[in-house]
Amino acid sequence: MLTDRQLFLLQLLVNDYVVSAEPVGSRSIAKHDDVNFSPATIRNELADLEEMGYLEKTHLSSGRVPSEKGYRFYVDHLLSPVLLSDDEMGNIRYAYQKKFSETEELIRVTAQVLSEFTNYTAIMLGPELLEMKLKHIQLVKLNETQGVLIIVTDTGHVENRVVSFPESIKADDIEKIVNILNDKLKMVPLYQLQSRLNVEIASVLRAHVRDYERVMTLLKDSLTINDPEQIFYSGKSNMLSQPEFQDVDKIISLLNVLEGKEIVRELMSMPAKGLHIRIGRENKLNGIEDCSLITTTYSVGSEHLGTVAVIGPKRMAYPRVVTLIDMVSKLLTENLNKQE
Amino acid sequence: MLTDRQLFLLQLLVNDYVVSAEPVGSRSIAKHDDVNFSPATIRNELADLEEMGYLEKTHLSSGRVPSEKGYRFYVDHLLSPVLLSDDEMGNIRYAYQKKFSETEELIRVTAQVLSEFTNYTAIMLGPELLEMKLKHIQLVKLNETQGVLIIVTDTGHVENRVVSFPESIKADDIEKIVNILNDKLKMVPLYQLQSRLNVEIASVLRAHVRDYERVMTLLKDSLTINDPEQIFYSGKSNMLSQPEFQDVDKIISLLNVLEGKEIVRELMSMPAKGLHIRIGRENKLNGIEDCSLITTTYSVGSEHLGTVAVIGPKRMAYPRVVTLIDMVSKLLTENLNKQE
DNA sequence: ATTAGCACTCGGTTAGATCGAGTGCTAACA
DNA sequence: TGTTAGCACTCGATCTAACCGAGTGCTAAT
Repeated sequence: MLTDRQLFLLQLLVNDYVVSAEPVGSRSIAKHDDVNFSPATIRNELADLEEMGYLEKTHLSSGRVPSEKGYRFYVDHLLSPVLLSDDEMGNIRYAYQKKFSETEELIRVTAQVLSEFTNYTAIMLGPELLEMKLKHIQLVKLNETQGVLIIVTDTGHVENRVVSFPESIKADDIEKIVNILNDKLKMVPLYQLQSRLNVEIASVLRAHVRDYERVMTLLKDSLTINDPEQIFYSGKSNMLSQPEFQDVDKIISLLNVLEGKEIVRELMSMPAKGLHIRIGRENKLNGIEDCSLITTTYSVGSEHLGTVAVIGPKRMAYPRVVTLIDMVSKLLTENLNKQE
Repeated sequence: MLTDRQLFLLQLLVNDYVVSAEPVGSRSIAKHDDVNFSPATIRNELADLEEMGYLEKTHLSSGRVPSEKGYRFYVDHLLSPVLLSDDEMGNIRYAYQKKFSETEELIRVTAQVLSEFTNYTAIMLGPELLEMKLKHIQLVKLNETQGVLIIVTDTGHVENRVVSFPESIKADDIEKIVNILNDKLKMVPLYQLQSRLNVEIASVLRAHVRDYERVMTLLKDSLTINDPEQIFYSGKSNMLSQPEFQDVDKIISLLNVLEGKEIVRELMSMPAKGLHIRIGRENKLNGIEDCSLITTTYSVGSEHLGTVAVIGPKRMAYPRVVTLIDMVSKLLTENLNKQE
C-alpha cells in the first residue's frame, strides 16, 4: 500500500511530467511550495515507488518517468477533474451556436472542437449504420436509364446511390417496386435488408413484376451497405508537435495507424458505454504503444450510440481531456436529439 | 538556345535527380552507357546550363540540381510520356471492377489508386455543388416534429439535412410546401435557390400557407448550401517518406497546408480544362514552395467538371504522374457517366 | 573541341573532451 | 527512526577538431 506522501509525490511527478515531457528529478519536485522535505527524502521515496513499479528511469542516473502502471494508478485514483475557464466554456458553446445543415457537419465540428481544445487528435465514429432501421426508400429518376436510390433511416441518416436500370424495366414497374419495398421493409434494420429481400420480397416481386431476375440482382446490389463505418478525424497533425513524435519514422507509423482501418476495430473494442481510458500497451493495436486513448459515447435517438475518442501521447493531460470529452459528448448528444 | 547535347544532359540530369534526390555530379552522368564524353566535358556543359539558369548548386563544390526554370523547361520540352507495365495497367483496371454504391466511393477509390501508384498525395475536388441544378426535393418525416429534407441534383448528388418544424406548421401544409418547391425550383441551379426563394416562392407561400414567417426562415436555413466543397485526399503520408520532408517542421507545415482550405482555392485557380503542371513557386500558396502540383479534370454529365490533382515534391516523377493522372481521370469520367 | 590532372571547397562523419542534471550511498543530525 | 547534507559516479547532450570524399573550376596537354 502506498503512503499518503507517496501518493502525493506520484501525483506531483505525473503532473510535472505531463507538462515538461522530461524525466522529473528530486530537486525539481522539491521546488514546489507545498513540498517541505528535501530532495534526498524525495529520492528515497521515488526509489521505493520505482521498486513497486510505478516509476521508471530512462537511464541509470536520469530522473523518473511514470510507468504504465503508474499512469494507470494515476487515472484510477489520483485524477482530479479540472474546471475550464469561463473563456473556454464560452468558446466551446459558441461553436455550437450556428445552424448545422447536415448531421455530419455537427459531428465534424465536435471533432474539431475536441482536437483544438485538447491539442491532441480527435476521432469520431458514427453510430452503427447496420443497426439503423429503414424509414423510407425512394427513387429519383435522373434520366431515362438512371436514377438515385435514396435510403433514409430512423436516425435521419441518408444513404444514396446511383442505379441504372435496363430498358426492360418499365416506369410503372419501378414505382410498384419502390412501393413494395417501402411497404415490406419499413423499420427493418439495415443488416436484415438482404435476407428480407431474398425471403419476403422475392415472392411478391415474382408475382407482380416483369423481368424478375434482373430486378432482383439490381436490388441486391443497391441494398448492400458497402462501408458501414463513418469516421471523422480532426487534428491529426496535432500529434506531430508533441515531443515524443519528433522522430520522422514514428510520425509515419503513427499516421499510418491513424489512417488505417484497424483503429476503428480498436475503438469498437472499447466497453460500450461511459468514459474509458486505455494507456499505452493496454491498446491491442500495434503502433500506438506510446499513446493513450480516451473514449466515450454519444447517442442519436434513444438507442444508437456513436463513439467520441481522443488519442494523445501516454503523457496526456488526462484531467483536462476527461473534462472536455465528457462535455462535448454531452453537447453533441443534446444537439443531435433536439436539432432545430 | 540550347544545343542538342545540352538538352540531352539536362534531361539525363533531371531524370537522375528525380530518382536519387541527391545533387548530380559530372562523374555519375558520365557513367551512363549512352554518354561518350568525359566528366570534364560534362562539367563545362553543366557550367553553361547553370549560367543560363537551368541548374543550381547547393553549395560551391556540390553537384547540380535542376532550378525551377530547369524543371519548367523539362516538363515543357523534354517530357516523354512513359508506358505503364501490363501488370500495373491490370491492377488499375481491377480497382474499377467492383460495384460502387455511392459516387463518393468512386471518387475515393480514384484518389487511392492515384496516390498508391504515384506514391505522392492525391487530391480530388468534386464538381461545383452550387452549379448543379435541383432535380427533386423531398421531406421524409422522422417523427412528429422532425424530418429529413433531401435535395437531389441533376448529377445525382444528394444533400440532406435534419429539420424540425414548429407545431404551428401542419402536416398538409408541409406537403403543400414541398410540392410548391418542386414545382417552382426544378432545374434551378443551387446558387440561385436563395434568391428564387425570396422572389417567386415567397409570394406563393404567403398566399397558400399558414404561419408564413416561420416557414420562410425555416426554408431559408434549409436551402443554404453550407460547405460547397467536396474534397477527398489519399496518401497524405506518402509525402513524408520523400527525402525532402525528413525535417519535422517541414512535415508539420506541409500537412497543415494540405489540411487547410487554401489548397482548394489554389486548385480552383488552375486553368479550367486539360492537364496542367505548377512547379514550386509557380504555386501562389505559401508552404508548398518545394512541391509541384499536377491537375486535370473529370466530368460528370456533360457540363460539370471536377478536379483531379497530385501533389508531390518538385523533384517529381513527372512523366509517370502525367500518364497516371491522365489515365485515372479518364477512367473516372467513364465510370461516372455510364454507371451501371 | 576534348580531356587528364590537380588544387581547392565544403558537407558529413567520427572521436574526444566537457558539462550538468541526476542518482545512490554514507554519515551526521533532530 | 526518519530526515538531510555531502559526495562520488553515471550518462546523455553539446561542442570541437580532424578527416574523408564527392564534387568543382582551371590549366595544360592532346
